[in-house]
Parts: sequence; structure tokens; C-alpha cells
Amino acid sequence: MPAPHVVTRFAPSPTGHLHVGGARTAMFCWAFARRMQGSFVLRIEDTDAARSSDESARGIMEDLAWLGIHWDQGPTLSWQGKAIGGDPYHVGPFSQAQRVKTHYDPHIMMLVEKGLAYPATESSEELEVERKKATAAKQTYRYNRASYQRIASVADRIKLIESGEPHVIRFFAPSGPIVVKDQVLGDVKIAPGELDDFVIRKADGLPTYHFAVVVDDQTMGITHVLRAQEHLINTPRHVALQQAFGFRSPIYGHMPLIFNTDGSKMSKRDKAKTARKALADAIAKGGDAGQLAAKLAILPTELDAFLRADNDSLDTAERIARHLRVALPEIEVADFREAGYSPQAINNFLALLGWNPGMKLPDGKDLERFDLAFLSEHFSIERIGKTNGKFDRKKLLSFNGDVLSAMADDAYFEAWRAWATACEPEFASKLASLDAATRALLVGAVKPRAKTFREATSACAFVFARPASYDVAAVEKHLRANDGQGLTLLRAFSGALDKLPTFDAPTVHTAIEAVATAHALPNPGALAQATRIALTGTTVSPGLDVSLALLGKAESLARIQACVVGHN
RNA sequence: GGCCCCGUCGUCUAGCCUGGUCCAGGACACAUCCCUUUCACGGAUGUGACAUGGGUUCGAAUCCCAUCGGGGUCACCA
Repeated sequence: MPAPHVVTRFAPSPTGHLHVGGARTAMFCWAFARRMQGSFVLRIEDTDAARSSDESARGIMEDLAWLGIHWDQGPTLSWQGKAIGGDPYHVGPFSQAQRVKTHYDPHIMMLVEKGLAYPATESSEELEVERKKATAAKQTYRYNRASYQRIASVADRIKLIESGEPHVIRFFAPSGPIVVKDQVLGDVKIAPGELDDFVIRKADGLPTYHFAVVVDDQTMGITHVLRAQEHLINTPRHVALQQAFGFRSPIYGHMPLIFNTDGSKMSKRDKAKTARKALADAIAKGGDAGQLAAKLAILPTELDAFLRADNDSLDTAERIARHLRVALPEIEVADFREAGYSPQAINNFLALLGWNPGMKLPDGKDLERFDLAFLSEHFSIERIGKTNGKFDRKKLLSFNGDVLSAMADDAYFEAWRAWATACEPEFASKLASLDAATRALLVGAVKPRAKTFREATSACAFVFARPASYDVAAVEKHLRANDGQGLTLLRAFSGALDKLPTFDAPTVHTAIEAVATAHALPNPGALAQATRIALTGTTVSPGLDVSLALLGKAESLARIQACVVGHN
């Protein structure tokens, strides 16, 4: 099989979940490969042995698969009965840790033999001292090539490398200027002397990112590198290495970064921050820290440390959030997945953050809503923007609401159930137990008032559970006021409902109006609100007729009865 | 601080390359109104931006320069 003329890659390091920024990078790489009828590679950059894990590599792959961003080459993942990945061009393996002896070491030795790389024996601590000195003197630190000068011959260098004495390998940086050809930003020139002799192999024998990337991009035939702008500054190093080897440089495109709306970095620590604030508020309102710790099953000292921001434990944050019922911000793709977002909305929103099709709809409005299929036909590097973006959750939420409400009722129900099966198993079994008519009624009730599946779930929670308590202010206003008018109406309504031969929404609707008219109400509002309180404990619910029909006659009457008795 | 990147409504952006059709268009958010038995959905309307200052030009959001502002990066992390 001849190699395709366009090969892109997404190369995450498996040190956590897939970040939304990473998801966007992957999507653009995927889309460009599709558009050019090329190939898309997934490569796992696990050269940081301490922080990498197979578990997170697998999580990243699952998130990508869930988003619909499927790779043509890379580690294989079986997903919904299909296999994603594989090695059709025999360029694997796709985990860098597995390429050390076969790929990196030989290439490193080539450079050493050419005099373009050399072992260096300074310890990290020694270098740190030098760095601090330079900073104190307001100078830019650059490695001084001491080891290069000290061991001047290639033969001696090889001897040192083979001796087992601790060392790193450094690359002898070229003295000329480096130009990075970037299709998003234009040519970026780096002056001579800006590059120092960076490390290409660490003391543990693993290559650094800079080195592995260059060798892998070459050996995997990568033609286009799309990545975040934070890597721009690294690119001259990669170009310098490519030139040392005589490799052709791929075409680069550095994409703008994504931040929180307040301009801060979107990171996992945001979850800890949110939880910490909630905790501080709870304590300020008179909550006892010791009791809280006990309820959370956390050591008081631990909780205290968290509160003082001595640590950002995710586990602690999640316990606090669950207990205090606050929502932690979604940061990673997995978070959005659990919150009941649809992949299509996430892809659409992310694609628009830094790219734009630049097309108009027939009515003159901008074309903004599209899916992966559209991207695979229309994506272009030229239309990637240059300015950093802020992640506006409200817009994503709005997109998600639109995607969900555009789904046919059956499809909606199936997607909802699939989400619940993965994220809310108890609720999933409740959904599964419903008959077809009730399902349709439920979807109709919930779809327009929920922007995520999690919201849909809480919007219909009342169907599956009687009110645990009644909203005090609402009871005062809608049941007790006017000499208990609400309670009187409830009794009358209960009698009317009891006499209904059938209990579907239209029949119930007629009954509501009949009772309202009989009591000379200007509109059914007073009756409706009283009934809502009886059914849900609050004044918020789907349409009252639908809510009653959903509960059924017996359950509706029981709740009204319980409410009336409880408030006499 | 050095080096590099960027600067259009609160946010994401269209327009910029190829100056006039832009007293700058769309989307989300916000506000008001309509619909309505609540909350939503839906419909209508509105508020709101070319960072600043100089050039070039008959004409500049669009070209040039400077200033200011934001960001990235300065590891044996990626």
C-alpha cells in the first residue's frame, strides 16, 4: 500500500484525560486528513515514564472514539464492535516507550558520530544553580557547552556513553537562523543564538519529546503538523534536528490557545478552586469543618489543607461537590460526556473556536452549525484563526440544547438511555422500565426544558420520586394564602380527577379548566401552582397535564392527598 | 526580563490578503415585549466592537509605522 500524500497526527501524552483543547487539535488533524483523503495517526507520547499511564492512554482513545474522531493508524481500540487504529503502513509501534531501542537510540548515535550530539554530565542540580545565577543577573540562561569542550573527541564521547556513567545527550545547536514555515502564522524566524544545546536523551535513557517527535514524524511519514501555539517556540528545535538528519520538515500550523472566560488557563485545578470556594462558603455560613470532614470521610487535617489550597486533590473536590451539591466545571472531554453533552455539539463548538467555514446561509446568516462530515469536506488550514479564544460554556450549552432538541423522540430516548447506562445506571433502569407511551410523554416533557441529558434527568426526577419536602415559600403563597384557597382547590381537583374515566393529558387538561371555571378563577394558575407543589414539592414542572399523565391516576391522587393532609 | 505570537460587540467570529457595496454582519449571552397554568421552548425588538496615535490615499476595520494591551515560552514535562 503506498503511503498517502497527506498524513497528520495527534500525539497526546497519556498523563490524564483528554482536554478540550486536545480534542480540538485532534479534530482539526482528523478533518484535514479526511479533507485531503490522507491518513490520520494517533501516537502516544509516553516518554515521561513517571507521569504516563496505560490507563490514561486508553481513556484518551475512548474519548476520541466517542467524539467520532477515529484514527487510521495507531494503537487499536475496539469501539462499538469496530476496531479503530492499526498499522497498515508498518510504521508502528505507536507508543514512544516501545520505540527507544529500535528508533531513538540508533538516531541518537548517528548524531553523536557526526559530532552533532554529545554526552553531558552536569547534574540537574548544578544546572539549576547556573540558571538561577543567570536569572539573578537578568540574563538569559543558555547551556555553556562545557561537556562538549571537556570531551572533545567523538571516540571519547562514545566511550563515556557506553561506560554507564550518568549523562544526558545534548544536541549541538546550529549557529544559523532557523525559519519555521507556518501555514497559520506565516514564517516565524528565530535568530541565531536563540537555540541552545538542548537535551535529546534524558539520564533515564528515554528521548526527550523534542527528539522523539522529530524521529517519529519522519518515520511515520507525517506531512502536516497541527498543534497548539504553546509549541511554536519548540518548533525551531525540531526544525534544527530535521536539518541535522536531512529530514524534510512537515508543514506546520500552530493554533490559538483556549482559555477560561476570565482568561485563566482551563485546567483540572479549576475543579479544586470551585470546590474550595463552595467549602469556604459553607463554613462561613456556619458549617462545622470537623463535621463536614466526617461526612465526607476525609481526615480533618486533609480537609484543612485543601481549604488552604495546599493541595488540589480531585478526590476531595469531588466529595465536597457531591456533598454540597455544587457542580464542578467541566474541563475534559470526559466531564462533558458525563454531564450529558452530545459529541456533535462539542465538536461543533470546538471547531468554531479557532476555525470558521466563512460561509453564508441562504438567509444571509453565517453558517455556524455543522457536523464532522461537513468538517471533513470543508476544513482548511487557511481558515484557522490566530487569536486565542475563551471557552464560553453558555454557548456550548446552547449548541447542545439545539442538537438534543433536533433529535427525533425515539433517537433522543435511546441517546438519553445510553448516556444514563454509562453515567447514571440507576436512572437507566428506571427509563428502561417505562412503556412506549410513557417514554414518548416523558421525552416530550423534558426535551424543550433540558440542554443536557443530566438536566433532562433532573427535570423529570419528580416522576420517579415523591416530594421529599415542600418548598416553604411556595406553600405559603399557593396553598395557605387566601384562607387556604390552594388546599380547597386541591380537594376539588382531586375529586374531579378521581371521576375521570381515562387519564391522558388532554382529558386531564379539560378537568383542570373545568375546576378552574367552577371556582370562578380568572385562569387556572392558582390551581396549577397548588397542584405542582403537591406533585413535585416545587412550583416548577413540565406542563401540568403532562405531569399528571406521567404520574398516572393513582400516584397523582396519592400525592395530592398526602399534600393536603400534610398541610391541614 | 529575552525571544516569539496575537489585538473587530461581554464571548466566539464574518469582513482584512485583492482599500469604497461596513455610520461593520451573524451566533451565544444580556434586556424588553409577545406566547403561556409554572419553568422552559418558540417569536419579535433592542443594547453592544474595528486597542490608541500617526502616516499613505479622494477614501482605511482593511496597507505602513509607533505605542499600548493580552498571550506563549525560557526543564533531563510534553
